[in-house]
Amino acid sequence: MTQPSKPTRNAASTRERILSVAQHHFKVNGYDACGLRDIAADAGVNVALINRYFGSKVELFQKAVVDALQVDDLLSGNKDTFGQDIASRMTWNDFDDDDFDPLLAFVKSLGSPAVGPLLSARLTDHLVPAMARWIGGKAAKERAALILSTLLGFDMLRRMAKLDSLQNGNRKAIVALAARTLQGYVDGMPEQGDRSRPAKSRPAKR
Amino acid sequence: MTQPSKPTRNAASTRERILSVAQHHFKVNGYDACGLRDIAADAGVNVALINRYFGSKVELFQKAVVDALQVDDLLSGNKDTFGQDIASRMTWNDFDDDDFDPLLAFVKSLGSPAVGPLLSARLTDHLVPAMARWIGGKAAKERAALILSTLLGFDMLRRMAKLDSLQNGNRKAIVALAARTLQGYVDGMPEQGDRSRPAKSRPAKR
DNA sequence: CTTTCTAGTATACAGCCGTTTACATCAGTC
DNA sequence: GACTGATGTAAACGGCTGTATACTAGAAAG
Repeated sequence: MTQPSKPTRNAASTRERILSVAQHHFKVNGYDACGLRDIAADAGVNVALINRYFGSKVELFQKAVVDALQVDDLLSGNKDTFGQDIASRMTWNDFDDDDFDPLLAFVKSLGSPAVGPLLSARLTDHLVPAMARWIGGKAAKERAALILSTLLGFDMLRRMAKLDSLQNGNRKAIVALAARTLQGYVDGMPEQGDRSRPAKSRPAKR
Repeated sequence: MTQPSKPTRNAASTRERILSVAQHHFKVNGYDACGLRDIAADAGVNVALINRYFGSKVELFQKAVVDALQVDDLLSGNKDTFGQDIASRMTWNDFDDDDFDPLLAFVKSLGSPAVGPLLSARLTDHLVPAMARWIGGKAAKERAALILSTLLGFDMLRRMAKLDSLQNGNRKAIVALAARTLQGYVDGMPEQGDRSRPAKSRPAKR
């Protein structure tokens, strides 16, 4: 939380410290419910300094959260194992540490009228296009959006709502089901013939 | 928004009016970002009356949103067509009307430390169990949670973030993909023996 | 008409919010 | 060693927040 190192009068490192503390606060409380004074106190700094370095609370949020949102690390793997890979990763349960998670800050702050539009724009302009470009194929943007909605919806229930079934529940089952969903979005459209009852005769596959 | 009818000194109807206005405000702005004075003004009523009738802002939220959250209307159809039915319904684009949508209020307010726990509890105690009971089978709670996460994640990106790809995009494709996902969760686990882990059967490996 | 209960209002309280202005203090340079 | 610009602080501003108290007005009952 509060970095121990506070070098004497180093603007750059102070800026970094503020940014890091802000990321933590935004992730925990969301934009609306966290105050600049709390951030400043945790960063061991006066409130006025935040506005001096970042201009306003919204701009601080922009630098701390919005600009940090990216999907590159999701797209570094193999397309054929995407579902399994991501499903495994999103069920890791080491998430109560202090690591900054922009995705969680995203979900926590999207409801705020002040910064919701910024987050929407980031989604529209960067995240969805980047993922769509990576998966390619027909209706790529729609499929990319569905992938992101899956990840965000899962995080929302698992980490924000702390839903038991998604935390201490049957992890193996969750991974298998989510993997099938995600891989389905990557692979593309369901074929026409198998659409109504996928599980009875055979699983809906390509 | 503001009901035109304002009968003289009718406590019950005033209470109703406050509740309805509050639902609208919570849906639009989320819990943190809407003030009691705005609600009171829209309801044509003094602020103090809200606290008189509901006790506090949190209790107002409880009555207006939390208690209204239920999944019964999702569970009235046929289990074999659940995916298609719900996927069609969640892509209706008549959502900018004034109808109260507790799901949207849920997503907008889950981030708030003040009422987030209430919403989590509602999820854990009512929504997930109700849906789990309905779908039945192995890992029912996990599958129910995944269904809800799908719906909420979709709403979050489509209606809150107003993501283009999920609004004006290829609706047919979205419905088909989402239907497959949802039906997959209802029908149950991917089977172990075959291509349930989609990527393994493909030539590409790590 | 008067009493009585309730619906509704007016107003103040204490506290927090983001932001701004004015001032202090340190690091480095001539 | 004094100057100077950058770094940080103190304090206040105006406005908003949820909430509590004291009051008014209407309607029904005696």
